[in-house]
Amino acid sequence: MKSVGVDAQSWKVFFTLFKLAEMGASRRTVKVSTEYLAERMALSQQTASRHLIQLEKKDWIKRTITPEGCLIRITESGVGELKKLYSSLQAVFEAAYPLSVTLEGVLFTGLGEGAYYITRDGYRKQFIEKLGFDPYPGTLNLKLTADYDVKTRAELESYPAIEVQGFKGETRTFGPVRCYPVIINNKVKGAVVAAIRSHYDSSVIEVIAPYFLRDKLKLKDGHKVKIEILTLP
Amino acid sequence: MKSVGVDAQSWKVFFTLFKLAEMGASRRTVKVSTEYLAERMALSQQTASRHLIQLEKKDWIKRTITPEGCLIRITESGVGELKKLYSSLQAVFEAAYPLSVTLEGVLFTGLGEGAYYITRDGYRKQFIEKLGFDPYPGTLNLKLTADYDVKTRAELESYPAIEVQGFKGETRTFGPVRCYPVIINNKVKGAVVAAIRSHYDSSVIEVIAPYFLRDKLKLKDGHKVKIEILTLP
DNA sequence: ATTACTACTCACCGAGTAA
DNA sequence: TTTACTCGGTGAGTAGTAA
Repeated sequence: MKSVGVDAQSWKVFFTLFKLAEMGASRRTVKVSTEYLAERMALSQQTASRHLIQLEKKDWIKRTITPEGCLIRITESGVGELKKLYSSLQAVFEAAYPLSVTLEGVLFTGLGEGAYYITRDGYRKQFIEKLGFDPYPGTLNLKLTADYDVKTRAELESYPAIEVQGFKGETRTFGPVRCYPVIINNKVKGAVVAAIRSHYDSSVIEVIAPYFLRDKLKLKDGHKVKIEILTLP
Repeated sequence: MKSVGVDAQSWKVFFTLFKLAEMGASRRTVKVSTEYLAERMALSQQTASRHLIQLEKKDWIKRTITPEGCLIRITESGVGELKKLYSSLQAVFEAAYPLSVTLEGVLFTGLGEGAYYITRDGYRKQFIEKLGFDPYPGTLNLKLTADYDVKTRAELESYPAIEVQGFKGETRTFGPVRCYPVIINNKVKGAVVAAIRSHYDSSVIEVIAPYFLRDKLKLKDGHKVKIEILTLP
């Protein structure tokens, strides 16, 4: 998920940076006394002063002290920080779909059918091309138990997905598959694969990844697995 | 100046609200454990929990606690708060002009010409109509001393202004005037009036207001006066 | 008038832990 | 597992004041 690069400690001075931007300091040099800034932000003059010092240390503003106040201009990197916040908000308000949704399911052992399907060359080539990885020959089956997770799984159908096309094999045809890039347990990148006509019901999801996830993440049947599904830009 | 309704004290929990929005909580109910939120924000689980409690108290989120975590949905007022921040940033990045600029000048007594001009009916009617107030028959003359202020005054020429049209009097013609709504000393609304061909040089500005400002703000010659010029939407 | 240092206070954060 | 309490330490904000 795209994220603002401000850490927990910087929130306060970041807010000051934002206030300076409101005063136009991102496009021009503005004259602001610490007293005036303090009044604007409902802070003490001393705190305003300290914030300016910290902003300068972070190289988010350029400051020139004059007898009548400070001449302040937000630097490029300062503007960059504000832009990060802006584009995150833009995504929140303007995007057609959420940037990501999270699901949780319980690991179980399937019938091994998943491995058969994803190793078909007609699929595999498309996985490599469209997902950017060669999947380990096997799927991680997750059972969705909570209402919330099943409902979220259902919503997924209406989000855009990476479409893997069906193809004709020697003896039968293989249907199209929808894929969603995911992050498994906040660590490993992979994808949820959902056959348009799944052999499981909608309370099950199948996850693929370039690794044998049971080893990589030390997973066993019955473990809870959290996946973050990244919807597409 | 347009401003975000979040003060410095609420900024921290507000930032948590923003993070929840990034997770999609502004458009749908999301399941988030305090542990997970804490990890996402580089905070402790306890702090995340407290922030959620505070957000709920402010009625910015609706929260349902379940054994597997919290079901969280940002309320309308919560979304409203985020939107305020969003539109402020939009103004910062997308607007052609700064929302406001501030100037500082030293009060001096002029020749009284200002009063003569602004009391001409041809001007006065337009002030009432376009500025929304009937100006006190006199102007406040401010001398701009610092380089910064003179430079800012010059930039003003290129910003959009309220145009007061010239007219023909009985014996002479009166030229067009550009007006900028201002806030004087952070308290009183008024306007800067600038004749297209001013009788003063560009290091002087003339301010009008519905009141006798020298009384209203207890001003005397030599006092510094701060004005915030609001550029137009 | 400014900015910003030194104390001091207090609120916030996080560890431990209960439910 | 969860959430969220108490409590103690720390860092952020303010007052006083120097430069």
